[in-house]
Amino acid sequence: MLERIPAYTDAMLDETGTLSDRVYRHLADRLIAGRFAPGDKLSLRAVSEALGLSIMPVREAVSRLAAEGALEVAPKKAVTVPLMRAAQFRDITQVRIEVEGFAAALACKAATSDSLAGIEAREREFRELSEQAQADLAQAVAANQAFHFAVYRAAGSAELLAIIERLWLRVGPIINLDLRENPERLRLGGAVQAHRACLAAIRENRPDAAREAIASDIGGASAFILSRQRLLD
Amino acid sequence: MLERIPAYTDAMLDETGTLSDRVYRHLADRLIAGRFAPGDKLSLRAVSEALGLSIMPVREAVSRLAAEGALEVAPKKAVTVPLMRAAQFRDITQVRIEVEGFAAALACKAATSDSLAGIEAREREFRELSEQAQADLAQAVAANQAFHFAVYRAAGSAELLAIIERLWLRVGPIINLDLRENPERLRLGGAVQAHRACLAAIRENRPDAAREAIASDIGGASAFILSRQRLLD
DNA sequence: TGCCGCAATCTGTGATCACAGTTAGCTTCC
DNA sequence: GGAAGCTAACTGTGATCACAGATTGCGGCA
Repeated sequence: MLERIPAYTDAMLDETGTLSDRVYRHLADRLIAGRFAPGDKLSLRAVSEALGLSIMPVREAVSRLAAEGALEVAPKKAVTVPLMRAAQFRDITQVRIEVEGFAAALACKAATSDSLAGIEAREREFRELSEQAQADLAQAVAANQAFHFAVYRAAGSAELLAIIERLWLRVGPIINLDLRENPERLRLGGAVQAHRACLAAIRENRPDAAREAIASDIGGASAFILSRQRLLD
Repeated sequence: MLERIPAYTDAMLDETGTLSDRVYRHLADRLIAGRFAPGDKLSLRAVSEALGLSIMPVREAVSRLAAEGALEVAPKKAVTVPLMRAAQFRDITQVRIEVEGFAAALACKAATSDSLAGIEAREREFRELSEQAQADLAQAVAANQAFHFAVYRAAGSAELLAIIERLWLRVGPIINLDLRENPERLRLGGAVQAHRACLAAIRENRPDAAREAIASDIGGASAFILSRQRLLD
């Protein structure tokens, strides 16, 4: 049974590409934004009905997401959002620190004035959101994502960006689950500080500092999530 | 029209998992091993007929490979093995150096006596093959791949391994095309030397040296390929 | 009242058909 | 002899149907 039907009831905004592509982007966006929780079950038929299509495009989209590890599909069983073990989360965190840190370092050299302005704007938005007394968590998650991807896009490497998107597809559900249950963490300001340091490093063209700032951002959030013991093992 | 039908005529060895999974592994293995050249066209129907199945499992497999960038599928046009521009190849090379270098560094700390023995065996096999007067190129490519993945597997990170496999899926066709047309490069021994240095670094637990060795191996091969100007742009 | 087992309903998988857009080869005309 | 245009065969896309295994909840038994 589809446990989160409401997530599907809104229409797909995107209207370009094949139906499969649209369903893929629809589901991928929701995964990255943390609209699904680990363990959630989907059904091809339920999704296709909610979207007003046959199950074919949904099958292809789910198949792609499964290939990327963003969904799990066991033969004859319901498609699920993967649960993650603590060891796996530590593994993915170490990879994120290396890869996203590298992207931040690249961004120092490759950033244009345009992309720098974009990074600055995203930094400000996230900072202002987390300074609010009653912060909108969903908005904060989106703003955090926007800042990180502004940096990674500034690195100018399509390959790197694709790898990072795949990583976020996997951690999206966990990060969001954490933030939803621990809103106070936003107010501690670890992320704000790391973002500020990253921005400064890019401005001043100090690749090692940028790498370090992203590493501390990712490491801090991961340590917090692991300390909460909500993961398996 | 299927241009390389012979590639499909042999049966699929693997008999576990769904048909889609088997077709996926079948095609992925062939891509990594360089059995396809950039620009090759496939047809869902031709592949499915050669494999004795309906087109459904092939569709899903191709769809997954397309999601990983290993195949390109434009609506209503034949599926193709992607052509790569020089800029794109440079980009992917820089990412490979960072990611595969990181894996080699990790392997220093994580290698067990078993995995080290495996790496040594693969190093020897590749060295002996490239010392032969009339080396079998296909075998040399396979041996090179075996050495690299022995190292990466020793790093003990499933996440990293998945990312690297995806990268090889993309560069497989290009690397092999290069080696097929320039057999003399094998005899120059750049790869053999890099492999030896990498093995020594892992033995002596020197992560930076291991990273450096892999970087020089990848960088050397890429520089050679780029100098040959067989890529677009 | 609690547990076991069966049956209805769910799941993804695979095959087949219809369709529209693309490609390529052949014919025809210059 | 060569080029332009048309047609026939090919392409992936999407829908629908059949099937076998998994799940779940209801009913009966202890």
